[in-house]
Amino acid sequence: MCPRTTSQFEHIRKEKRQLILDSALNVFAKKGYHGASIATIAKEAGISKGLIYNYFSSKEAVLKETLYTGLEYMFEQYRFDPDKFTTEQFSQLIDLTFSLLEKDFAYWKIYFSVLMQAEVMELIQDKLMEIMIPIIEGFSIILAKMGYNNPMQEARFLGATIDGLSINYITDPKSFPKQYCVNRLKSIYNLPLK
Amino acid sequence: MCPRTTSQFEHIRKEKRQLILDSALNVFAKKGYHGASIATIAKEAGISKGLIYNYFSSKEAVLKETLYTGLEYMFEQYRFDPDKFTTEQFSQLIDLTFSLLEKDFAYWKIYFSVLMQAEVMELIQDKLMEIMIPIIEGFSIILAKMGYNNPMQEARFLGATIDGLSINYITDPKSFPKQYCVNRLKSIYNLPLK
Amino acid sequence: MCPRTTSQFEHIRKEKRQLILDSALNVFAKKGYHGASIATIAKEAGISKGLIYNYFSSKEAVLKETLYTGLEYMFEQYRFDPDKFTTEQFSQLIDLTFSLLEKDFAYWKIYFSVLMQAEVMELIQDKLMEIMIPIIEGFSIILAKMGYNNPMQEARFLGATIDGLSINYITDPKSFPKQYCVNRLKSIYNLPLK
Amino acid sequence: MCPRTTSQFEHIRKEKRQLILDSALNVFAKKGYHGASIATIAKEAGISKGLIYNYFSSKEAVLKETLYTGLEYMFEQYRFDPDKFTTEQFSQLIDLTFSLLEKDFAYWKIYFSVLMQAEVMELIQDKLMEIMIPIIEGFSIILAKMGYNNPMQEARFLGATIDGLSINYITDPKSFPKQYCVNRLKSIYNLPLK
DNA sequence: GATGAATGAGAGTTCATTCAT
DNA sequence: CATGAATGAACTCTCATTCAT
Repeated sequence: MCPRTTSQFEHIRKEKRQLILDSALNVFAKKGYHGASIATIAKEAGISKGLIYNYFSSKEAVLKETLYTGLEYMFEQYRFDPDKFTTEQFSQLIDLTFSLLEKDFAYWKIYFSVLMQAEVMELIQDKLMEIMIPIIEGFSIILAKMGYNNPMQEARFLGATIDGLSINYITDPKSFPKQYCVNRLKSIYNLPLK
Repeated sequence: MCPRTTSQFEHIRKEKRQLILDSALNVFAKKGYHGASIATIAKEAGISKGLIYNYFSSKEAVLKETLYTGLEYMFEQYRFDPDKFTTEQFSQLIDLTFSLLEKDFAYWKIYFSVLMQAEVMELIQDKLMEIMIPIIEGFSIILAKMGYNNPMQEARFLGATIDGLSINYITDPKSFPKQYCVNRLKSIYNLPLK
Repeated sequence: MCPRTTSQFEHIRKEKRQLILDSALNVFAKKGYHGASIATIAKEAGISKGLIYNYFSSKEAVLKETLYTGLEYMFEQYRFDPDKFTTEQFSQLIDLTFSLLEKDFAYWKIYFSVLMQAEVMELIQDKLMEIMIPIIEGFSIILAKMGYNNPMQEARFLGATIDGLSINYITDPKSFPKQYCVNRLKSIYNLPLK
Repeated sequence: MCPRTTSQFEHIRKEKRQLILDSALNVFAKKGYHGASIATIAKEAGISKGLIYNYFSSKEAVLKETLYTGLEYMFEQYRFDPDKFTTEQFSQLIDLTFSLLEKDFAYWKIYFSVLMQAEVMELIQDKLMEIMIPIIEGFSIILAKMGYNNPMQEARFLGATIDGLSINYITDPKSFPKQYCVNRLKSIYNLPLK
């Protein structure tokens, strides 16, 4: 019963590919990149080690793809039009950030873990820039409208602050005062609370 | 011939021990804990793998010692008396943070890298808490005096923000607008600029 | 092509596992536990070092399994009912001992080698006791019936004597007067010669 | 104060050499040959690792010498004249064996441990034969006088039995019924009990 | 497409041995 | 004679990757 019709192939490939990425994300988040073994990822996915190499060229490629997928998803979520700006929208973007953190906890855990390792960082540097720059620029447009004299620098300050809050939340989700910090951040920018 | 005197041996041990710690710091910063191998650290130090085990009991011990040394140094620097508080002092603490980041760049790189890896984090959790808690509490006393209603939560917000700025600076020291961010942070707390 | 069937894999695993145990036994017998390296065992088996860890969790596990297999086999052979005792049976047990020594020479070599190394001994202590105690006790029942006043002590004397003869045979199988010693031992207990 | 007069050298060398051998014996007995490290032996002797190589060419040489020394001592003790034979003497030889076991417990522990390892055995094979053969032959002369038809084979039986009792005593000195076994052995040869 | 047995490079670690002092 | 820092080979073990089926 091994052979299949060609028509089924593509569907199977796509599903299995995603299954591997999902499993990889879970294992990476739990054990970190070096701690996660291909064997463990395969077991998590319920498939054989060999099959992973049918879909990805290496463990590194699995990580890269995992991170890419997440980045693209984030990019989708953050799509906003800075020209039709309202402070309401700004406020929602901050809320969005923290709801994404909560929703895709595993992803952000491995994302931040990997962020700090120079050699792994290089793997995704380009993609990351491609995605972050428009977001930062979008914020800078908004901040310009809000009257900041150095909107690009202010955007980086804002980004860095969000990073800091995110990392602290990810590292210690139970005791980190998320709601307080969200409101505090909004108050700094005179944004309406939800 | 006669054997070396005890003091000669002590001198050698002290110097070599520091050489190993310095080399380890560099390699850890470049590759992360798991990515750094004892072989690489040895090569960086220009010694044999085996010699490292003459000075440290394991790779883990090398990391611990590396981080401990830095944490203790930081602790020394941050020693402040929250009861004799002035906004001037608060301002200086923020400056101190960024000047330490600049001065011990490699150290902070591995520090933040390690901070994100749960399983590595466990190794230094206790020491870290021992050092961080008094600092956070010190800040919370200051923030209470400044009139914040939730000083402990505000202290965590402040800490997280400093983390975020630090990580962004460490990741991209060339283009990160450090001075702008320092001033911005001070302005949030109505501190005097330098 | 299609993957191997489960039964094919099972067959491979069973055969290779035995191959490793056999090779390990030979190398252990020649070099002792500490002197035998996984590399040597792998070379003896004509496989890679790594593969051994596909079948056994550690070198210790290989030794344990090697010895366990032998002990269980011995236990099977020595199964006797001391209540239905005849001197004929006693005589046969002595013969059995020496025919086992001859048949599984390599096994007994490592067995006695390991017996003497306290720290290795601990690995199999429990299993060994589980098997030896009933045998010693069986003998003591027989010896009681034969009229010995201290049957348990006599059983230990008998056991020790058998050990001594066995070790001398194993150490120097060519010139040790096995047949003479078997008969001599039987004569001590007034057993019928074969 | 480093240089010494030449006259002192020889005395120091002899004493230190013996100190190393004694320490080595203790460590070997406790940990076995492979488990004992030069570092541990040096520490036990209160000297430096390097110094051991001033007296012995290798770890193997230390073991060899340790065993040699013991064998020679044993040889001294067992010196007897088979031509002036009495059963009283025979009986005393058996007693001697067990009192030596007790007196030099550490030595016999490493001796028997090493006895079973083919490759280590080769180191002392020659010396051992040189010493054992006269003893075995001495016994065979005695046994011939006692009327045994195959005195040489009987001597080997006796030797093997003594080995077995010895090993059992060494392995488990607390619960082994030494006295019973000594008497039992004597009874087999119709020797006077002490 | 799918399996897992098999490989081999490299990891951390130990330790007999050397050698400058 | 004596030291212990230093080496390097060998150890056990792991794991990304390959490949016959």
